[in-house]
Amino acid sequence: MKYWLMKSEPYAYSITDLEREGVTMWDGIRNYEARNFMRDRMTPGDRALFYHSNVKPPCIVGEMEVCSEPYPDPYQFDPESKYFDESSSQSDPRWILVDLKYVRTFPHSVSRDELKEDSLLKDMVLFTRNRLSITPVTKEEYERVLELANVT
DNA sequence: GCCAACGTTGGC
DNA sequence: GCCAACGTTGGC
Repeated sequence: MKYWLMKSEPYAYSITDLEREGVTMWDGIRNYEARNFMRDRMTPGDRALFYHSNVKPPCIVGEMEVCSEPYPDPYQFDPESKYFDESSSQSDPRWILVDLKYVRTFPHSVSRDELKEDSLLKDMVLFTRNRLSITPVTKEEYERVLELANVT
């Protein structure tokens, strides 16, 4: 099992939305490195931290689980969508995503500052890779986040 | 709201 | 293939 951190702006899609819906397509990723993680590295059963970005304070709010094989993001083919990509084709789709399933909302959200101040978490890829919206997390980091989140 | 970081685009 | 211009992300 592998571990990930995935960012979303909560006014676009939040952990509350995911709790209500149960499962979501992680659509709209238009960065090749983030796409490659979903396409080449994620497998069903992987765990992911849900990170609320662009809010005060930015923080990890919960946990989800990869629950599909990779497949094409349908919005790349939809001319009405902001994620439409005219240079992508059905036969050779450019943008690939996975489904994520709700696991839980943390009793305590772990803020970016708390992560930064923790000796085990201060070197997370989150901090070394500016703006990358999907980043790998080590097992040790993941378990430490659960501790800070008061998950028993 | 500002702006630094940084990925992408396109002219040459 | 270089790199300036441009657009986006996302912390502050």
